[in-house]
Amino acid sequence: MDTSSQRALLNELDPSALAEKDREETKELPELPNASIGKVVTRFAPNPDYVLHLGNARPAVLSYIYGKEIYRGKMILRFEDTDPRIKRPLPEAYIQIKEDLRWLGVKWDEEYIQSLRMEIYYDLAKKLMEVSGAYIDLCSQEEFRKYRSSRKPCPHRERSPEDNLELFDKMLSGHFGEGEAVVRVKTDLNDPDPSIVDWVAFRIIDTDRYPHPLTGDRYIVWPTYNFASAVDDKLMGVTHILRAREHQQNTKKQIYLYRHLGWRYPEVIHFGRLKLQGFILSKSRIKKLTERYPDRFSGPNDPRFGTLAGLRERGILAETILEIVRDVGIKPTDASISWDNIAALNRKKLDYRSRRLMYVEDPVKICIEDAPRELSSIEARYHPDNDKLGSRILKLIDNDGKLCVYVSRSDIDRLLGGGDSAKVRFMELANVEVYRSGENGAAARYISRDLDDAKRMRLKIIQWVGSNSVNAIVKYPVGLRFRVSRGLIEDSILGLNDHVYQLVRYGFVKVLRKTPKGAVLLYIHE
RNA sequence: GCCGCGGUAGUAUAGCCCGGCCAAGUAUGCGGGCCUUUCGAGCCCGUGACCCGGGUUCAAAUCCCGGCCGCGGCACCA
Repeated sequence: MDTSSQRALLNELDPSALAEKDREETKELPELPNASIGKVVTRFAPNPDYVLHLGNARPAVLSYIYGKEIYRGKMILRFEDTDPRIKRPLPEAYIQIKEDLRWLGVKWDEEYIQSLRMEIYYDLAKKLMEVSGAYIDLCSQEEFRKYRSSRKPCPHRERSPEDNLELFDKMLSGHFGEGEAVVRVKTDLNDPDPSIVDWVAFRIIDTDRYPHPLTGDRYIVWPTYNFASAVDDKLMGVTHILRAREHQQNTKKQIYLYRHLGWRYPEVIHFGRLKLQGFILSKSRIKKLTERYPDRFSGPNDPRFGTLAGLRERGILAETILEIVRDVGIKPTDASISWDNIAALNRKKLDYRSRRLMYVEDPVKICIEDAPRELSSIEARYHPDNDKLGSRILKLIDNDGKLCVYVSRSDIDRLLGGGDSAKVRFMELANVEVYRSGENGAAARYISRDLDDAKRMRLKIIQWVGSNSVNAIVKYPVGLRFRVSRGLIEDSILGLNDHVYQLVRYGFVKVLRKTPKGAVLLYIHE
């Protein structure tokens, strides 16, 4: 039986079964497992080795939304800085990360720095050895790998707790050098994933050579990510861990640790990566570029980078980023957001609060014959719908009694095309007929003022500037370069203090710099 | 190579756990219309997708098997 005949039959038997169901309007994030209001604790645990990028916003924002907004519990910020050697923490990053989070609107209740909690980790390491959950391994890396690949225990594995504790004290007191001893957590030697087997919980780092920015050379035995993170999640009462998929194996490792200590592992959600098409998110690539070309990039906050600071410089609102993260949700698949999409969301938020200004790229002067004198100065609102944004006076150029304006060369070219004349409306000013005049030039004849006339004639409407205009440069990011557009903009931009404007028929821009003679602007998006 | 996760329109996402309300919803993009101070916004209409092949079933996007593709991990990094 096909679907339609089934429906027909069902309609006879039980018509109510076919009734329409209401669909939900807004997209909501799914519920968390084992979660109840007021009882959820989430955390965001960045490594302060660099600034945050859009991808990091996913765990940060989701942890905040779930922890605070949805379940009204607690959110913890924890700096995971236990590797002074390879992922060396950057002192500025501790501050910058908090700034980025505040900008996003992410609020946290508690804040921790792991490098300041070393004694806690040492105590737990001892406790773990006491219950035979860990041992000191004196093998070289190659030796250990051999035992692991043949699924055999390394000779140090069955040492007594007392001997392990003694060796651990030796580690702490500096008896061993880098690579000579590690603490390993016991796991199933036959775990199908060999990378999990007896993973390293502590290793020695020579902090004379690699001092930690916060604790200098005070500690030489450092917990690995899996140890410190796992222990802290328990100690800080974290109930739900929201993190990226690259941590899936880590979760398996950490569960072994929890088992040894008789702890219950928190609920975990692994989601995919969040990329932004056309933007560099990689910390290492950004680092390399800014170090190599210090005069081409303003730093990690350059608007051409996908860092949170860069997107902020580019004119992307925090609300837009929140919306994207919320929309992308907690699926385990990677998400690659297009710039069009981010721009569309951002534009909607910017639209109502942005003043409109006219900007004329590559200006051509056009004088209007027979223009009535009252056109020499007109008033125009800054926004078609939002009257709160006020209005300004636009003045025409008086050229020996003739009133003239500047319009974009490309508009004139497009308008005239192959012909000699065409009708057009200069926005807010008048309807005119433009015709070729002189070499490469154009002039216009006045037709009427009324917008309704323009509509009747189905005229195109183009922007223009008059005598009260100043120079403008618009920098337009294209990949890692800037395209530069030069032209004239209304001089009211100099007196206003807005950060963002919509240039009519051009796009949204952000003010970078103003001088008495003009402005430098950054193109945000259409 | 080994271990793990996933594949819904151009992009992102809902539905998959608990098969039938799904001839698949939403956002953005694209096409058209209305409105308008704009090639912006708003409103309306339209366009466009269940990776492939088998199986189970009256019925599969949903369950099972195989293939293909993508991603992650395989660190004394986080």
